[in-house]
Amino acid sequence: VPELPEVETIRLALVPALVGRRVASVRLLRPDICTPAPGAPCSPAGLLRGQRVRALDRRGKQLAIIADRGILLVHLGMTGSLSALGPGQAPARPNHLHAIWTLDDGRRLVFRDPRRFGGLWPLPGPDALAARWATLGPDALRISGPGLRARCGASARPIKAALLDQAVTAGIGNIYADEALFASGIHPATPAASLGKVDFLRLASAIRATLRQAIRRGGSTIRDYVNSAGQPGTAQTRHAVYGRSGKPCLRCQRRLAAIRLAGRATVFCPHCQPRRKS
DNA sequence: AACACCGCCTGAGCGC
DNA sequence: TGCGCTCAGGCGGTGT
Repeated sequence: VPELPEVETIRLALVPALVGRRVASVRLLRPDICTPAPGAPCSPAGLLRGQRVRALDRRGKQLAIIADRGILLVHLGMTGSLSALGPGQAPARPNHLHAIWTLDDGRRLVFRDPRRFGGLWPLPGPDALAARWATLGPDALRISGPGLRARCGASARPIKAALLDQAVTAGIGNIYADEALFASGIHPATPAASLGKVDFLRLASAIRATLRQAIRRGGSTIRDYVNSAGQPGTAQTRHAVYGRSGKPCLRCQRRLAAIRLAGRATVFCPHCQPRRKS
């Protein structure tokens, strides 16, 4: 469930704990969650041991821990979390811990992921990171109407499928796709190519506003997402459609409908997001 | 080439 | 109370 707002919330919280610190030691408890790259294997060195953290960067849902001589790319997948623990502080949940970094100030960074859809990708440096991120579309926090249109405006796919495609724009998952489509009054099954310039402007602006607002609320806690300090977010209390199938639309009070689209549960308001011709 | 679909994986929630 | 089933979905791989 961590989408862009949850990953950005984690990034913002980890910056003060990690940047400037040196990684004293690393334990990789489940080697299979780590995917080695040439020049940066899943060795302690590849996992940043002995290196000083310089910055935390993000593109879409991917988080990059940038150190002196290497970069560690982190995907949280469905259930991943990354938490900073004080010296001697025990993790809130001790199971499914896959990697633990001990920093030079005694604090620890813990990667936990019950379902293991997430993982770690050690990279040798900025060029390798740029190459990976070149496969992603623009970050959804900064997507523009023309930018979105350029990347999917000729496609026959349902607009929701396009929004979930990280090569179109990076960072949107099932929750915020439904929320942004509701906010812009667009039926999720609308073929992307049948949307006009103005629709794309409205949609891109709804995406940015929806994501920004969720970041302000610390992200959405749906199942077990917590930020890096172990705190849940509150954005889920503001969802207009996600998880509200059959409940009244917050705008028109009619029943919200549920369909399956691109293999995902999809909730929308048939009245506020009418299907259009052509 | 573009797009649909499967399978990975665990825990929550449900019906009986 | 407990069991077994379904569902949740990001993403890489495979099929059409």
